[in-house]
Amino acid sequence: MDARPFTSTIARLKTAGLRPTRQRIGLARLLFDHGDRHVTAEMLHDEATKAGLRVSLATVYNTLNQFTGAGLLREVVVDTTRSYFDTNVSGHHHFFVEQEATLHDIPADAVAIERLPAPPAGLKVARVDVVVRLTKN
Amino acid sequence: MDARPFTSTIARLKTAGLRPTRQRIGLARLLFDHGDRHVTAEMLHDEATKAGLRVSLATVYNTLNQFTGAGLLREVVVDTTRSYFDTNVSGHHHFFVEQEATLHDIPADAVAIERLPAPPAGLKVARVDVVVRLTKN
DNA sequence: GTGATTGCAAATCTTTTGCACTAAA
DNA sequence: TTTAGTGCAAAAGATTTGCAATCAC
Repeated sequence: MDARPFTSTIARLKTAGLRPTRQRIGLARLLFDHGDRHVTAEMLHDEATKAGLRVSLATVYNTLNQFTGAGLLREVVVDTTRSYFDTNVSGHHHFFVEQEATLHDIPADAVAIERLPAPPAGLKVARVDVVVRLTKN
Repeated sequence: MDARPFTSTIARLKTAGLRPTRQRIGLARLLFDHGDRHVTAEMLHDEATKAGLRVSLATVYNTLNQFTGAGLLREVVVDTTRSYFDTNVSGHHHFFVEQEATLHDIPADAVAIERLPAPPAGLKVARVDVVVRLTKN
């Protein structure tokens, strides 16, 4: 684990057109060096603080939005009260555990969507999101 | 259209355990007497005001939540910035047009979801939501 | 009457923004 | 240097809540 060398994070940011600042590098490492993750701004900010990275919550918000704009993250809409960001940007779906407010990936090939109706004229499908809401029983 | 008689709205509220006040009756008629609808609190409040129903925005929020709790409405999560409520409470899916922030129903039988993975132990599927995000092209 | 409901204003929560300061190139 | 990025505090939106007044039963 933590196989991605420091310089690779910098390269990734540069490629995305983002200046590799201390804060962005630190956040990128937290996000991308530990497998697929789902974070909220608050969660990432707490984690950064605990890891000794000094970064303001505003910068965390800005950074998450910039990373999303650059295609490094994907926003997952499952909860009206909070935004989740997913480090897995390839097509896939989610389990959402309501009581815990936690997200878990469902691989794209684990779900097949058949007979999706064609979109109305003038509109094209940008993305199909499947959210399987789970509750404890 | 507008086939549902006034008393039926009252009966529906009573059945749901909600006292049929002027505000709830008025909002229920706006919601349920005109086919399947998708509304936000702000939209419903504007509509009520235009229809001459005097009701505060806070009461619209409270009423939407109460109706949802009573199973008269379903909340649709498609947008982090706003809550949408759907008068169609049977299983079905949605098109979401990003530029317009509008929702359109997809009948349940128009989509088939195959090979959905089993939920982790101790959890059960409460609901499967499919959101087809559309963009103008 | 009595308890539920409403309206208002204030509070809360998440997210964004303006601007002076700091850091990357 | 020059320009982009950061932090802070304030602002902005959506939604909820406390409480006195009002309404349904």
